[in-house]
Amino acid sequence: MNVRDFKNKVYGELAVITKALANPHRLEIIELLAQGPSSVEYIADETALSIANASQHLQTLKSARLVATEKRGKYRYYSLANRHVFEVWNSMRELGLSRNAEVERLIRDFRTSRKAMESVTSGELLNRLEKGSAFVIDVRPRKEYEAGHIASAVSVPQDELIRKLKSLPKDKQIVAYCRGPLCAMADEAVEILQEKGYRAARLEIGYPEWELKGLAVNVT
Amino acid sequence: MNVRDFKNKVYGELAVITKALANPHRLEIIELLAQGPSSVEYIADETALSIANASQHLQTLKSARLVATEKRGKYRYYSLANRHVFEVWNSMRELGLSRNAEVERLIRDFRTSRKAMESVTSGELLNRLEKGSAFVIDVRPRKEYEAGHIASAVSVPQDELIRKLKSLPKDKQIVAYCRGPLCAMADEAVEILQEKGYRAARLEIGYPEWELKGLAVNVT
DNA sequence: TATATATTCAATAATTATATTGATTATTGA
DNA sequence: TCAATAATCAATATAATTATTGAATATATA
Repeated sequence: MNVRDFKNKVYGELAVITKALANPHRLEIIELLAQGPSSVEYIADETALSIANASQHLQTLKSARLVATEKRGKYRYYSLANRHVFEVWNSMRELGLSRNAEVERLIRDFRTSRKAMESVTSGELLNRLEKGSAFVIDVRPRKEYEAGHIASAVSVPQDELIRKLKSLPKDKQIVAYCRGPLCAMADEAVEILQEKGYRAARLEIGYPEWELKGLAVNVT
Repeated sequence: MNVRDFKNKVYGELAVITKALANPHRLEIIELLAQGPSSVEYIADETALSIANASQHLQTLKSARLVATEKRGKYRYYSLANRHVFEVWNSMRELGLSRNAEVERLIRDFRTSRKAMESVTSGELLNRLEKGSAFVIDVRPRKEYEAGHIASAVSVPQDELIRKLKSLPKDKQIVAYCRGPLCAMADEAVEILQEKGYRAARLEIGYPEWELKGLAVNVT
């Protein structure tokens, strides 16, 4: 084999991966799967895709070996093939934020319209947890919390927040986190909490980024 | 704006980037540009594309803001927009090697057919340079060496290797490097050197990875 | 100013990707 | 066994991507 054929084959194989990533729905699916294994139905619901279309996208990801599947009963659970997949998504998102003012603007507008300004870094959160001055809540859907969450975090899904307000301490800062830097669930929770007189802030990152840093988690 | 519209816009913007990456030629161009700024003609030559086609791919990359251009005289020089672009390529390549046995096999076959087995890590090279037991050669085309190279490396482009043999020490290990882990130029140089009785090995990584690690370089 | 060179542009045909629809398969539980 | 559910498959129309060709636009140099 000559050098050109070799290069064509190598870059061709790598492009199989980038082609699998080259779709907004599939990016959203990857971020969702970073929260933990999910059924097709759950993925379709969360991403607002039809079942058939979600299935088709999942198979595109599968044939590029970016996701793995496991069948349990009637359900087929999809998950990220390995840590590298999330790392690519992570650096991709960083690149997007660095090069695309539009994305930054979208996020800023969406967030500031919700008044939730303060965001806490993972280092700051660890300090405050040590001092006992912070209380961490996970505002993702319960299924995602159950698949894995920050150690010491309590599950308070968005739609249960109002009902669970009384269980939250007023003498500590409530730190809410969700799926990642692009996810708005934590911002929405912080907005509600602040309105109700709680001290609240969002965690800058989400569960998968926390886990990637090797920080303390509970998984099932 | 509701949450779904927000998500559609954010993932849509990020997919602009992944779509720009979703082509084997554009991946090859990115790896080439990681060596330093290049003219369209140089890129077309190195990637075996027609000028018009290379130009078209470069504009795809440009409209996704992955590359920047600068015009000097008759030539337009393209370069990577920032460090994040190379980082994405880097983690993409890692993912490819982890998930795609085909890529690994291709590289292994291509290399072992050239008998060049030993590869040296950057840490090992630094040690040997300190002890004075290694001599580093950069086997990329001279233009790429001139744009930036490992500190203390000497330029010995592939096609000049035979002619320059006499200038290489026999009492040190010759460590050859090129564009990166996928690049075969260093393997070919090592093969020739070993045949001629030199102790030689390739550096595991290439110039851009060395530079990303923050190790010593000379740039113009 | 004329000419050669570097690059881009515009048009096109061939290929590939996507969402939708309805049918099919596999599994559970009544 | 039969109905309900979860997921995939197959077919299709629409849209997007790609390589090629030849023309057009700059820029440098004679």
